[in-house]
Amino acid sequence: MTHTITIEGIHDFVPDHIFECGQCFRWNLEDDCYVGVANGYVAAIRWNPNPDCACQGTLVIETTGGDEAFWRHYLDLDTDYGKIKGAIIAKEPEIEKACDCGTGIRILNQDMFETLISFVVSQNNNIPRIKKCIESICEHYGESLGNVFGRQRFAFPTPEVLAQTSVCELADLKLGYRSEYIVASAKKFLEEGVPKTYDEVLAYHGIGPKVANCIMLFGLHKVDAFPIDTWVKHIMNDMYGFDEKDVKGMAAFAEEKWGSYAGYAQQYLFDYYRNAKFTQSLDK
DNA sequence: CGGCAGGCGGTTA
DNA sequence: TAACCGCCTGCC
Repeated sequence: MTHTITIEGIHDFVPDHIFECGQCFRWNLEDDCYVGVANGYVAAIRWNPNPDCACQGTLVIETTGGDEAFWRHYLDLDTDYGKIKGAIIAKEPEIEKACDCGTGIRILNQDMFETLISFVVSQNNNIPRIKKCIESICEHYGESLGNVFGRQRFAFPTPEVLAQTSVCELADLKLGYRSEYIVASAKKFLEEGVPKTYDEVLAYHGIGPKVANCIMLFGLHKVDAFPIDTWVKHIMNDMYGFDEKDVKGMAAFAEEKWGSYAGYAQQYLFDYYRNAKFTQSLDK
């Protein structure tokens, strides 16, 4: 049913940082490991950190499918994140504390269609509900992958299946006004194929600048994309003094400081601020 | 009850 | 082009 892939000598890897930094919605902590579905494979990811450094260690992937090459690519294991953090900090030293905080972040190589639909769902929404909505979509329209790790699992639906759904059906899944965006997006994707540029993604009904940048970064792995959401607005105000309405100024700043690495910088900043807020709420 | 949560489209000035 | 506004839903 499942096979195990062991990969030793990994650096700059912390499952919590990777799966809780807002880039994905189908990975959840189940007991001692993260379980999720990627490209129709169900996997449990175990992390055995080295005693001297929690972000270095051995990765044990128990999965229904995918070879080592697939998972190396999905988890972006062949990218040197130490080098990336060094480069980002060299350009803008203030970000170092964010890089230290989310030191194990990696930007996954996720399926484009799933990413596109997922971030349409994400608009004006919060993470727990986004996860519920996406799981509901998978349960209703995704291929059944059987009972794995003690639970029924489902793949993310294909463009073909989603394009045939109705707005009313999706509205029943509590997707609200996003329902019509989803049906229209699935149809457009099916007809036109994978969008390749920011402008092509932005042309989708229901996709604006923020969502388009998320899709570029997480769906097409365009690591120069710098999504600016409310959290990033807050932190750009806190750290660099930007007016929260000055989105253009923030984008220009990210481009100037981090250029082709702006997407990585965004992830460290975003994760840092959310963790900082979480800690604050615990203190109260 | 209003406000907000990883916004967007549409309308208005 | 900038500023509003309404919007499905759920949770404070």
